Amino acid sequence: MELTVSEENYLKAIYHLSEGGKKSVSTNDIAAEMKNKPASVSDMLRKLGEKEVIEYRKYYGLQITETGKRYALQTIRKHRLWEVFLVEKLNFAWDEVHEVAEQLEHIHSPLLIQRLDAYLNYPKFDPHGDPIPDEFGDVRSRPRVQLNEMEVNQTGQIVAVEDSTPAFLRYLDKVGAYIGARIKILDKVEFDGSVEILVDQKKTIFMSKDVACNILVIQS
Amino acid sequence: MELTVSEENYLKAIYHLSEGGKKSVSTNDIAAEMKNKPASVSDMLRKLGEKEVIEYRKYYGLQITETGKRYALQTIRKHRLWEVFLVEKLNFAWDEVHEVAEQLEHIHSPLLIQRLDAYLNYPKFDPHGDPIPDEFGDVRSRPRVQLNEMEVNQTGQIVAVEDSTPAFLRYLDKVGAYIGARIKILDKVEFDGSVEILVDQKKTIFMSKDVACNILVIQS
DNA sequence: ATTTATTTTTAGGATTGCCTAATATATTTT
DNA sequence: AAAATATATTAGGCAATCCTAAAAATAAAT
Repeated sequence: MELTVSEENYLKAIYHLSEGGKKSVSTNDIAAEMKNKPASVSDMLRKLGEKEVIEYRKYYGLQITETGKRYALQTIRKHRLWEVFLVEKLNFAWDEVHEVAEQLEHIHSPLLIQRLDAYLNYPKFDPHGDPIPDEFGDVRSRPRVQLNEMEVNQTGQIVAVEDSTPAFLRYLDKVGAYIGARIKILDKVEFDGSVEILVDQKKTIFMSKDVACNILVIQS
Repeated sequence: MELTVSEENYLKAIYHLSEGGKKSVSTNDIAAEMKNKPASVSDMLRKLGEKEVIEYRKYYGLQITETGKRYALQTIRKHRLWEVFLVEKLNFAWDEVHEVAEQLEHIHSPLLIQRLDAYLNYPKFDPHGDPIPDEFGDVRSRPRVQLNEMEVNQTGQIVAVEDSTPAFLRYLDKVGAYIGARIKILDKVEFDGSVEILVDQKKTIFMSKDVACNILVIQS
């Protein structure tokens, strides 16, 4: 079955919202994500339901099906492979690639993606550190490491914290070490294990080992 | 002004038909080229006329404008650059690239094309030997050479003949050396200047120097 | 529990791009 | 030049995808 560009985009949005940890995905959420109106979303949900890539009961909610996940992951795979191409081969900056990859991800050609994958040497992560699903839709997440285990000059993205007490989160917020931040280890003090890190290529912050070992990072 | 994918395709078809040496381009010609119905073409011609990429007088005919040419050449440029990419970087065979390039040519991103061009080392010809317009739409055609001037292992495409007497054309037809054929020089006899060539990667033919010097080839 | 507010869906409309069938124009034949 | 043929255009319809406005369902508040 062939999905239209629009259907692919909706399905991708639904997949991301589903994985985003939220219990259920609302029509309004999707509308916000897709930057169009809830009425249009209702239309599309009915269609996606008919195509059985989601299970949809109106006024109640929806769930992405296994088939739907496969389609979504296929699109995500293409998006991320193209991002790698743009950054590694065409020297795009990692924040310039999204819009173009949004277009490239809809090119239909299994052979193209297979060859592109090989050409890029089967990358497992895109320039943002997000994992690239394989051709069967399997995602092997990179193991998350504690920030204090990283070495000087290594880079990564903060993905979670091990201590989620309000006090700790407030502290992180204050220093600017939010979930999703891209970081680089600038210096590490052997004596007490404290580290100096660069956040989003702008802000430098210091933190003790006690703090660092509660921050989980995916390296890139 | 942004053209839709469909408009870009029509304009490309119109450009090709215009350049194809025909005095005027008919609605039916376009319909045949685009594989849809004349009625749809009329619709589109009106729209392209309003956008001033063609000059259109109904029941009379049409002419592509300078603006229209620029758009068409831009699309052709993208198509051919992607073909080079597919063949040179992703190891596509030269006859597998068309369908994918048809899709890729509609990606909108000046930066992407600029970078791709640089990455491919500013190629001047696509894998079929067709010239790639530069970013201003200028096409520099490769000089045509007589077949007998080519060396062993060089490849090219037959584009014209210098002797167009019926006898000569009948002969070419018989041996299978038609206009558009892709050829490769397999062997060259120094003594009499006769050559052995491979046509379309299938058929081997021999020809005397007298014949070869009347065949014009664009090298690739 | 009834009212109020929010969320979601339906109804109906616009645009793009295609179609078929009918009509209009141009060309060719006699 | 009139009739026959070929070509081109319009009229009206259909599907996709968006929209606004109105209606329906659900959730929240008193």
